[in-house]
Amino acid sequence: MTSAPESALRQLPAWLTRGVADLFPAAMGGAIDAPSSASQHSLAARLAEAEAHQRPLRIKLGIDPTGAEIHLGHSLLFRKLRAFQDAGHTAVLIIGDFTARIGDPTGKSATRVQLSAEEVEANASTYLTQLGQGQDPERALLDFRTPGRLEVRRNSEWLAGLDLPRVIELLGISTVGQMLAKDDFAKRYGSGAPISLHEFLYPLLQGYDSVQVEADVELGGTDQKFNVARGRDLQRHFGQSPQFGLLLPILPGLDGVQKMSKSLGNTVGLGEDPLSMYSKLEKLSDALVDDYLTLLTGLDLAALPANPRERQKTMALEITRLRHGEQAARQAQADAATLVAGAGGRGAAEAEVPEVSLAPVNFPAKAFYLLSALDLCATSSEARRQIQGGGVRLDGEKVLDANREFGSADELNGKVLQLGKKTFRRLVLPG
RNA sequence: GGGUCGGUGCCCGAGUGGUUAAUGGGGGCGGACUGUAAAUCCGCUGGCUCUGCCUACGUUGGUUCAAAUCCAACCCGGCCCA
Repeated sequence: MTSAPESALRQLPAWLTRGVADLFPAAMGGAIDAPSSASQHSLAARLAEAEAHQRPLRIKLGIDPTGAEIHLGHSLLFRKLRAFQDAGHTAVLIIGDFTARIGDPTGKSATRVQLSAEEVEANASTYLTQLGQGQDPERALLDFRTPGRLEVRRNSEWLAGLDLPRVIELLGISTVGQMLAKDDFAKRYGSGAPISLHEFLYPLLQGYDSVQVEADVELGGTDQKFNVARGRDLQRHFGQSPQFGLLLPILPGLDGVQKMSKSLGNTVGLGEDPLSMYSKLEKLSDALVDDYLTLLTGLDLAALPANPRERQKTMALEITRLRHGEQAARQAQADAATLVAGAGGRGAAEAEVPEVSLAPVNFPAKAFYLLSALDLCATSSEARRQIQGGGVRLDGEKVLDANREFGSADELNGKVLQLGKKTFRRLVLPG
């Protein structure tokens, strides 16, 4: 006798189950002889039915454009969505341009600030760019090209015009008790932190998205279980066959403790250059390496070297490769090795270090001013501290005098400025 | 709406008229060490092309030689009551 979830997973293809944290509702194992009801309860059955009727499933993934860019923590969801696309299903990407302005209370200990429509729109367009429009289709996170494989919808399309009777209908589907059972709300309520009423609306609106796009499956992080379940409630209320929830783990950030999130500064952004992407990943905590491999690559873990350092490098290389291509990833790995090996960054002279123009610097320039003018340090005070703490090098030589003066750009042209262990910039003349 | 308690630097949290950029912890950054990291130890942690000058303790105004500390109004939040 195996448990229901296990038998459910067994009938599903490996591309679908890899890295999945939760699938609900769990299948009813024995119901296969009654397909129409089985497809209500078993994703395997619904997949089979879809194949039999040549009707692709509609896989919903909602993303709120609240941040400036997509990072690896988002990309595992897109990888799964892409896997569905590649299996012939339809990805329904919902840009939460309306919900972004409410702010998902999930995981928040405080009410989120509301964004303006302009900010949201700018973020959304960055997201779409990063997901692969206009990029090498081989490396794009989503398939934008094959007809029928992608729908991009904005939820303002149906949410902006909701009338009050409909809003009240939605509110009637859930109870205060249900809402307060949700972890984030429970914590906040328990600790006396404020909860705004509009936050209760968020899970309902997300669920209403599922109704609007008639989702068969909703992808999300494990923290989305409540919201995805609300989608099921709403779909049932509106006479639809409820979606399945396919939940993936929350990717821990580089700090190894908290979830990957821009505001915690523990992210690897998809927009990052190969060297910085590789060098961040290369030093990921050993305990997380296998999670990253499972969630962010397609590699077979059993076939990888057991040595933890080798695994780290393999993981960093593969993730960088998926984003930037084979050659750039190899180069990044080589450069990272050179920079570290070259005692205090002396190797930087040969490595491919990102260049930065000296254009923003007014000469004569003191060392601390140089760092802040080039945006390596946020403030000139911080730049002074970094220098005084011994964290700044120029072509491998420690710079210890914050007031050291450089007369002209020519004096610095071609040299490598290093901040800490991992930030390198080759200085070049403007133009 | 009424009562009450409270709003301090990235976060938590001391401080209740005067050597103050404001104790402490967390986090972050830098350094040493190591297989990168973690752990550990050390340093830094408001801003400014900085031997000095600015701006800071919810907001605004007031008292005072002097305010994060006293007063007033306002804004925001918790709790209790309605």
